[in-house]
Amino acid sequence: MSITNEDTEKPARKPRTRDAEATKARILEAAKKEFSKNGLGGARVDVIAEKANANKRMIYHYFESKERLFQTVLEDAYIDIRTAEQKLKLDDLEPKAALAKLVQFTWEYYLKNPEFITLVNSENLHRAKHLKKSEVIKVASRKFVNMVGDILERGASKGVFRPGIDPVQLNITIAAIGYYYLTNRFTGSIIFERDLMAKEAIDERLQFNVDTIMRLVCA
Amino acid sequence: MSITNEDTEKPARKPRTRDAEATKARILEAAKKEFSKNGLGGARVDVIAEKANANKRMIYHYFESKERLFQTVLEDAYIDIRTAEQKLKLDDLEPKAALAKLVQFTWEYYLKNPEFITLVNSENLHRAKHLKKSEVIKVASRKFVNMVGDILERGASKGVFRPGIDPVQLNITIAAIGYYYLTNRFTGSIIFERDLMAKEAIDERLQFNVDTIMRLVCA
DNA sequence: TAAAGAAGTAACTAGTTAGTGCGTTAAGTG
DNA sequence: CACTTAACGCACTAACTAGTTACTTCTTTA
Repeated sequence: MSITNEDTEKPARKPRTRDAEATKARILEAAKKEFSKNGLGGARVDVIAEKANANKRMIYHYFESKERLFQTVLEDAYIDIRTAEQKLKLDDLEPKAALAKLVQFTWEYYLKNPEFITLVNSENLHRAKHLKKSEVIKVASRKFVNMVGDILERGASKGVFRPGIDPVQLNITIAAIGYYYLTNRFTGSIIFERDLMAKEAIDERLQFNVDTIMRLVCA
Repeated sequence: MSITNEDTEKPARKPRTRDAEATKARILEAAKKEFSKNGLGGARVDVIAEKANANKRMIYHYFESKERLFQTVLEDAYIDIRTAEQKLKLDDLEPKAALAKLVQFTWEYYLKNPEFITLVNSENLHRAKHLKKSEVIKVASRKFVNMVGDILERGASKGVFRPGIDPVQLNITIAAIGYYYLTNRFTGSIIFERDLMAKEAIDERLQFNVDTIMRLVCA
């Protein structure tokens, strides 16, 4: 009998090839889920460690504290959506088509990434104290607002959009009509006595939202 | 020397006239603040007791558990806004004026009662498990949706509104454009590099929202 | 005024929770 | 193959937290 365990017995033993990047990534993914499910205050570090199939000690080794881990998760989430928006290449489209595409993208991004919404909610509960520290996000956001501003200007000079629309107000509105529907889907389904997450309901809402934005901007 | 303490010494001693209703009310008020500030998970029962100037035991005496206390706070919040909406007497107004007034009311209610938004967010984080149990809220909400439905019908038959607008979609949109702006005011102020809570910004947003809804419904 | 019930309090418990100290083991380097 | 570095893991702690036990004090009413 050798000292090292035989293959068949003790299935819990894992030789675990060492990979810092992979472990970090697993922790971040698990943290995103746990934070979005329970908020910063409600999330449990032990649960994150378990979900990530990592030791809790590793979390503190790589991320220093629960709050710093949250900050990293949040930054990653913002960078992800801003990157995806840039990839839309809205500048290549006609103004109306560009805006419609943006509304649709925003809606579908929220649908596919429900953690994003909950993370942002949690961050606002804490008065954006973590986001304040992040410079990368400010730069990425500036680009995004300018992009929508350009679309509005192009549309206005072509005569298809009303002139003088504030890109910030428009951006907020585009986000709002999707975000609110989804973040409040649980209370909403009760208040309105309708399953807001049924396939048809979701499709209907997207159509309604595109329509809302078009009526808002068109001349 | 009498056994009971003299007036001037021992200032911490409070005879505290007994008043169950007043104590309950103080606990509810303190709980609303604490829950809205920190969420259900982040709120501390000891803090609520202290803020309410009550003993923690009283919380469990009157409200059974932290969760039941949260449920009561949430119910009260919903009943408050639904009651206020009914008092608007929108049926007495012209359709356009009625809708504009509703948009304005919703905005101002959220502004004056920031706890409402945070409580609803917290409840959605918990998948509306507390709201599900409340029958009063369902009844009050039904009334509200019907009210908006009536306004839309009156407007359509007068020819000022487009026909066929879904009152639920409209309700959600009216709430969304105010709610999102305010719940995300902290991250929003960073992302958009603008103080979203400045007096002018708030006035501007209300105008934008009234405009958005008018363009959406008008024929 | 005595008895009963309700309001109120302090101190405690049992279970969690973020964060650490310290030892172990794998992998890269000379 | 030694040796060093970094990944990894166990077991602990100090502080906290929802909920409770057992008690005192006030108020009402028969």
